[in-house]
Amino acid sequence: MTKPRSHASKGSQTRSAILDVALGIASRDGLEGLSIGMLADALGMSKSGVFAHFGSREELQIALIDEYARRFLESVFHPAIKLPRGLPRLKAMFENWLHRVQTIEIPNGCVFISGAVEFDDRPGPVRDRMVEVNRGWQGEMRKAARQAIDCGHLAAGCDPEQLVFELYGVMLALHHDARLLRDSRAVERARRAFDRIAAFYATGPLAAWTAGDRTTETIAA
Amino acid sequence: MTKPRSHASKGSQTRSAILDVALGIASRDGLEGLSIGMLADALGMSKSGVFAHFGSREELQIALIDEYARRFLESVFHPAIKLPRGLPRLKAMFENWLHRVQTIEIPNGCVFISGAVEFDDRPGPVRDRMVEVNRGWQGEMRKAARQAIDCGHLAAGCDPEQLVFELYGVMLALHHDARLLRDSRAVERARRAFDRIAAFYATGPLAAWTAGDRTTETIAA
DNA sequence: TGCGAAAAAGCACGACCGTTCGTTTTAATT
DNA sequence: AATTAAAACGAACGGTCGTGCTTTTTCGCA
Repeated sequence: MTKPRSHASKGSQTRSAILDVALGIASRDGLEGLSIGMLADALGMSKSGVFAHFGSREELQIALIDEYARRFLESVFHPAIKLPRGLPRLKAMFENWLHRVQTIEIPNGCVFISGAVEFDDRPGPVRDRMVEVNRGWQGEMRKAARQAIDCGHLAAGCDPEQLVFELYGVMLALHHDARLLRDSRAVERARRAFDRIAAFYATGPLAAWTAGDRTTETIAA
Repeated sequence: MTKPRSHASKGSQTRSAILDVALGIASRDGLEGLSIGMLADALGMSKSGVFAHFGSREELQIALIDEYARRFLESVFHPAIKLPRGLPRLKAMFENWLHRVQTIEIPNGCVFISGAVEFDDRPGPVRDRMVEVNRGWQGEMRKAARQAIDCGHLAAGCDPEQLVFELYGVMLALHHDARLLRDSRAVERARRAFDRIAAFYATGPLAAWTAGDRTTETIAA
C-alpha cells in the first residue's frame, strides 16, 4: 500500500517548483532556448535530478505549455466567465487579457507567442499541443463573440472568426511593439484598436461602450 | 570560356550563395536555429569555409537581416513608391505586402517575425539591427499614411501610428493563423480586416475603395 | 605560364547539449 | 527504529556548437 498519500509528496512539490522557474526562463528565451542544464543551475539542482521529473526535454516543453495555459486561463478566462454572457463577458476577456499582457507578458515574454513562432514549422507533439491550446483559447473567444451576437450586443452580420482574428492581431502587435520596439504607447494603441473593432461590430452606430469606462484591474463578478 | 565577369569576384559570389541558402534555413528555423554546420552541409562546403565569409555568427545573422530587408523592400516598398502619393500608394504597400506573405512568408516563414520574438529580450547588435530595420519599415508606412491624410484621402483625425499599429497586427495575425494553425482562410480575413480599417479611417462615411477592386499581383506603376 | 592573393578545407579546442546509468541521500511506511 | 520506495546526485557518453589556426586548393592577373 504505497499510494494512499496526500498529493503533496516531495516529488510533485519539486516538479511544481521546476515548472515555475522554467516558465520564467522559457518566457524570455523560448521553449527551445530553455536548456535543462541552465534550468538545473537556476534551481540549484543537478541536471539529472531535473531531467528525471519529465523523462525527456519534449515532455518538459509540453508540461510548460500546459502550465502556461493553466495560468493564462486562470487569470483571463475564469474571472470573465462569471460575468453575464454577451458583451460584458467578451469585454472582460479582452480587458483581463490586456491586464495580463501589461503586468506579466510584456515584462517577461509570452510562451504562446514565442512557442508559436518556434514550432510553426516543426512537426511533433510539442507543436500539436501548442496548436491544441491555441485553438482552445480562440474557440472560447469565438464562443463569447457568438453569444454576444445572440444577445443582440453585436450585429448579426458579425463574423466571430473575423472578430477573434482581429483581436488576436491587436495583441500580437502589442507584444511586438512593446517588447521589440520598447514602445510604451503600444498599450494605449491596443485599447483604441479594440474600441474601434468593438464599435464597428456593435449593433447600433458606434454604440456599445465608450472609451470611458476603463480599468486596469482584472474584471470578475 | 566564361565571360570576364564584372567585378563579381569569387568571394562575393559565394557570399551571396551562402546568404541565399541561409535565408531559406533561417526563415524556417529562425536566426538562432540556423547553425553554421548545417548551413555548410546544405551548401556542400566546409564549416570554416562558410565561417570565413562573416567572421562570426553574429555578423552572419546581421547580414541575413539586411539581405531579408533588402528583398522585402524590393518586392513590397519599391514597386509601391512608383504610385501617386496617398491612398493608392498606401494601398499598394499593403497589397504587395500581402502578396509577398502569401507567396513567400507563409510557406517559408518570416525572418522579421521570428527574429523579433527571438531577440526582443536579447540585447546586442543583432537586436539593434532588427529594431532599426523594423522601425524603418514602420516609418515608411507611417509616412505613406501621413501623405494620405494630407491628400485628403484619409480623415484628418487619423493617427498614422495607430493605423500602422493595426495594419501590423493584421499581418501578425495572418502569419500566426496561417502558419501555426494552418488556416487557409486567414488571408481572406486579413483582407477584410484591412478593408474595415481603411473604411474607418477614410474621409467619407465608409467611403474609399470597396471590397471589389482587388488583385493578387504586385502593384506597381 | 607562373606567381601572389584570395578562398576553401582540415583539424582541433573547449563549451554545452540531452540522455543514460549506477550510486547515494532523503522521505514515507511499517 | 527498521525497511523500502522515491528523489536527487555525479560522472560519463556521443553530438553539435562557434571559433581559432594551418594547410591546400583555386582564382585573378601579369
